[in-house]
Amino acid sequence: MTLISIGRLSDETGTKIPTIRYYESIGLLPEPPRTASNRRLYDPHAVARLRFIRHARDLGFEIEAIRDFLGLMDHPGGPCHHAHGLVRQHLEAIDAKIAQLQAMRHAIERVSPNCPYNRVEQCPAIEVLSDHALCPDGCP
Amino acid sequence: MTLISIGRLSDETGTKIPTIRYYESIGLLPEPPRTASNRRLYDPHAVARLRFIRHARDLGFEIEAIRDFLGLMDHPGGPCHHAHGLVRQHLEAIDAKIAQLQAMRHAIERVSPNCPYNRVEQCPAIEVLSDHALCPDGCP
DNA sequence: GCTACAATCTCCAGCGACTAGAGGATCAAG
DNA sequence: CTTGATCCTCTAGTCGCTGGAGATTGTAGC
Repeated sequence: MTLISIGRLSDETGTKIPTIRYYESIGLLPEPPRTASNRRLYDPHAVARLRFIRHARDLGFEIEAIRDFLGLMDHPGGPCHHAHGLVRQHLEAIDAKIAQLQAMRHAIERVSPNCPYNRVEQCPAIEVLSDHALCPDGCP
Repeated sequence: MTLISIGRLSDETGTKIPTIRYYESIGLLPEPPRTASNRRLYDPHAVARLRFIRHARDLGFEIEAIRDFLGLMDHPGGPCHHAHGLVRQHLEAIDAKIAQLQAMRHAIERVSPNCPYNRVEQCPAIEVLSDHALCPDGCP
């Protein structure tokens, strides 16, 4: 069982050191054992857990959702309906975000990249932002 | 020239009142005139400016970018190269976000919506989050 | 006029998810 | 034995809002 320092954990998971300590402070990562000189020591299980957290964060899950996942994983005999619900909800949220971004893209795309004018008053880049009719979805 | 209250401005633009005051505090909206009893009064120009701000925020522009846009619009005779640069940069950022979300979606999609198991230990929803090989792009 | 109640004012504190810095202790290498 | 990297705790800052406390004002009904 190889124990590693916080710096090593940081390198291996691509997580900044303060972020690791932050996850510990909010209870996502358990308090690790320490050396005689008070330095944190992490085992492979902690590495996996942090990697899971980072992966889920990269996928856009919120901390509280991840806390739920970790809670489920800490009770491996239990039912997993809740996990499915979380994932499904998140998929829907992702689809909504993608749709919104694509609408955005189309709205912004209308801006001619080669503006024939050179003055702000006639600039389509400013216009597309000002023109209410070009809103992707119904804005107030 | 119809002057409206902050509540009215809030309703017309779909912006919460504290948000309007926040925009004023950071200098995005100018300090409006007040009634004798110190209440803010907004003219149609302020409504348009706030709508512009909200629209740009909905499109994902950061406050500082919006400040730039507004600065450009306040000098309507000047050149607009900068506005184009901002919009182009933003388009690139949107494309990157869309790509990332789609990668996410594919990763999460692998989770079977009808899990044949009913226990967390065999649940593919948990697995897809744990399995490092399913990462959308090279994670550490 | 009086009483409710809604709207507004200022100021301050908090959210999420980190990130950065100060100031001090400890480790590993030369 | 010194140097520099790494670690510790603690505090405060980031962004873009959001909400509450407590005081004042505007409006409507009686």
